[in-house]
Amino acid sequence: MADKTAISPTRVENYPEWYQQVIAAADLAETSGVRGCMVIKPWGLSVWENIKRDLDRRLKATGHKNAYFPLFIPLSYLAKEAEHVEGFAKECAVVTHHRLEVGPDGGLVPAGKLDEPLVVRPTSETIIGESFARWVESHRDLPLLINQWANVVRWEMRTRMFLRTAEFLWQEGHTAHASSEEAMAETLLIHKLYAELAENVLAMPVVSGEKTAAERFPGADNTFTIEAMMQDRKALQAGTAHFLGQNFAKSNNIRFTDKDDALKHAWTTSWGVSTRLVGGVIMTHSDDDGFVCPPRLAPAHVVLLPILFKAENPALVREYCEALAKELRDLTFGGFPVEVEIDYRDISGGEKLWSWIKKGVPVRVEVGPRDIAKNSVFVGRRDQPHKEKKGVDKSEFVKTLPAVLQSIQDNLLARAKQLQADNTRIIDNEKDFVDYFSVETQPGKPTPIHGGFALAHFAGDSALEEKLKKEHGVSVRCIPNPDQLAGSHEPGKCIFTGLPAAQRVLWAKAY
RNA sequence: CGGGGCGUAGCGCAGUUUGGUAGCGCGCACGGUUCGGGUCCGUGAGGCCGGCAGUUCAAAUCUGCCCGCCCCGACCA
Repeated sequence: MADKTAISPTRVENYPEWYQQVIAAADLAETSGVRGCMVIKPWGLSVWENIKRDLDRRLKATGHKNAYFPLFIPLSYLAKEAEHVEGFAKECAVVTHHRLEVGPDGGLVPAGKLDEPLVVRPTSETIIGESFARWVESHRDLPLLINQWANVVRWEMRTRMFLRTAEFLWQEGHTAHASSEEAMAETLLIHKLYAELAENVLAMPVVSGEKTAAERFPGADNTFTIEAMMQDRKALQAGTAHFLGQNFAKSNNIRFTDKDDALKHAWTTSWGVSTRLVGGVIMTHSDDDGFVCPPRLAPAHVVLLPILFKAENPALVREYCEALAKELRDLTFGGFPVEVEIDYRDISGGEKLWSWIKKGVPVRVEVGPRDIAKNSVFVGRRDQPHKEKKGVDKSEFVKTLPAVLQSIQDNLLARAKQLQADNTRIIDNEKDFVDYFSVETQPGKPTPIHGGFALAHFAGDSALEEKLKKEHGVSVRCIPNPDQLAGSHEPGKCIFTGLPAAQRVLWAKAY
């Protein structure tokens, strides 16, 4: 009983199934009756809202403005950018009718066929481009820095909760600039901002770099990505920023009169992160007792668990909890107020305690008559074993809470960084490469385990990348930035072709 | 779109081969018991068995058609 875990199977036993169970046990989300779509429950949505809150503040601080564009995109808009359409055509949901009528067999059938079908946005470059074309006339209108928080639909063949759903929530930034340099600077600014968000807020270490041509966004000249490692050693693409060159400006006719009176096409960018990040957070930090939520994203930082049963005076325990909650709510953490829950539910103490462990609340505080007598509280941290709890003087607890939350945040990041470091290898020949990525089972490690990150020289083309992906399920996640993964930047020879390569690239199996 | 699986109580499933009054576990409600730890006992509520049609005295069970979801692949934030 002592080492029974709250989640079954464990990561070691069956990682994918463990992931599903954590989501259910923490009450984050559930599958819906709608193909590929999930219901995000309050606890799960709150994690997304906290990501959103933080990112929105960062975007506004860097001069971006929020706007909202239509869910429906006329088919003709989408068709304007050839590569773009080709990339998304297969996963578009299309609205062809605008009315339902009772059919001959009594069921409802679509009627009122639309002259032009509407595509449910898989991304909004084209419809935002249409607005941009009208908004931009002069170099004085630039840069145009717009962001939208929205839902999008991609009719994926295979879906997974949070990581890939047919409908998902995201933010998509779209900007237009007067020069290539400015647009590239914007792309890199956002790329850096995403990396900071991942590390400082999600406590999820990432490798920043550029995508190869094969992995680029359809229609982009360059794509920059942040890649995180999950506990089964697979990579998760956690955010991308695209330098679109003049491709979309040309197809959407976004032109401006420059200082020299010449009519020029603008340079545009687009970038986004989605509810996939919530899946990344779950897979990065959670353990065999359930979700572990980084304090910066926690729907509640602290849960107070009143011990009411034995109390001679339950009202006293309540008053003590309410007063403590009030003190805590006056504190701030990560720039936002501390969130406190008090659980008065009339259920057994053990069940109550475990429900919050599974939900991943960073700090649990038990308050019973004994603690009140000593003017103290009994505190457990989610980043420590659940039995490792200790009594703390109440005022000391209040005073140090923000520091405790930060220390949990730091621990989670350090732990995840360690996992990434332990599972990143330099590889110098094809045989080692293939061996490294063969799926295996190792005692004490998640099942299945997918190798990890590999750094190897590469000078092949997109066709070779495609072949490696087919044969081994491995792809180039990115060409790491100069400041990433020290030791991967010296030139060498491609392990597949023998051709000279400027630096090593990052390989992994990906979600 | 190709291959496989599954639709029976809120959830997870048995029952279908051999047609004959719809079951189990968990959860839920109520009562008691327990409780600084996911307690135990009792009572109870809840289902025209995915849909339509057929065979039959009789269909969850047999036949046909349809619908939906899940898993594996190609595709992907």
